[in-house]
Amino acid sequence: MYAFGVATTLMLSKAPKVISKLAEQYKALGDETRLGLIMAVASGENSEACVCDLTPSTGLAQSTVSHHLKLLVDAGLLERTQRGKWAFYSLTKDAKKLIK
Amino acid sequence: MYAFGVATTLMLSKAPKVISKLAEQYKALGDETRLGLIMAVASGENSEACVCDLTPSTGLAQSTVSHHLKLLVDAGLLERTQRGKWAFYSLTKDAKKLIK
DNA sequence: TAGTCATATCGAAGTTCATCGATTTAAGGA
DNA sequence: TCCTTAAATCGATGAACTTCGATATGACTA
Repeated sequence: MYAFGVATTLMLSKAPKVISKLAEQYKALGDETRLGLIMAVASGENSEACVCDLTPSTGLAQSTVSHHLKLLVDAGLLERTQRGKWAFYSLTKDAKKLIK
Repeated sequence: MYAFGVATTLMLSKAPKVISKLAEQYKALGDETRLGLIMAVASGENSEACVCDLTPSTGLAQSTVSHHLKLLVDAGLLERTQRGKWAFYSLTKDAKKLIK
């Protein structure tokens, strides 16, 4: 049952570029702060959240949270939208696939 | 469709210990060398492989490969079995779940 | 029991990463 | 236009990570 899924994913993943991108995405998720951010975004209204909401729960500086969010966007796991003064972040398809 | 899966996973993942373990596993996968090793193991006979088979394809020193394999074992993604002189590594349930 | 082969461990070197405070940019409101 | 608020960028610092060569361990073999 797993065998098929694993084998398929792995075969599709052989291409160096794909491996490289996948590793980047796993690396982005491989940090408690960023995993927490992703989860917070996923559990927010409409599966999105703004930095002002996300920062307090982390206990980290605003600049640090902003840095992590950029990393997640660069990895293709979050999308950024500006609405008024606020920046809203939401999950991409890749993020939904990976977190499953 | 995704919503349910994501929400469920996220809710179950709230516990700090679970987040911490998950992040460790993603971090372990978030390195091209280790992701390559996991894939090599998964695509080997019986979904297992020994260090002697894994080392050449990486182009890295044997000690480095051994180090990465230990990291993957510590993260709960690989299992190690000694058979004669050789150490065989195979995927754990967690690894199959994550790589899907 | 020596010797050899496979793997693990150790210590060091260079690189990347997480974090911060200070500053800058951008959007709205008075 | 000036001020405020939200978020991003910058530069620095200390910690963590990857990698290596050298050495140690552990299992079979002559």
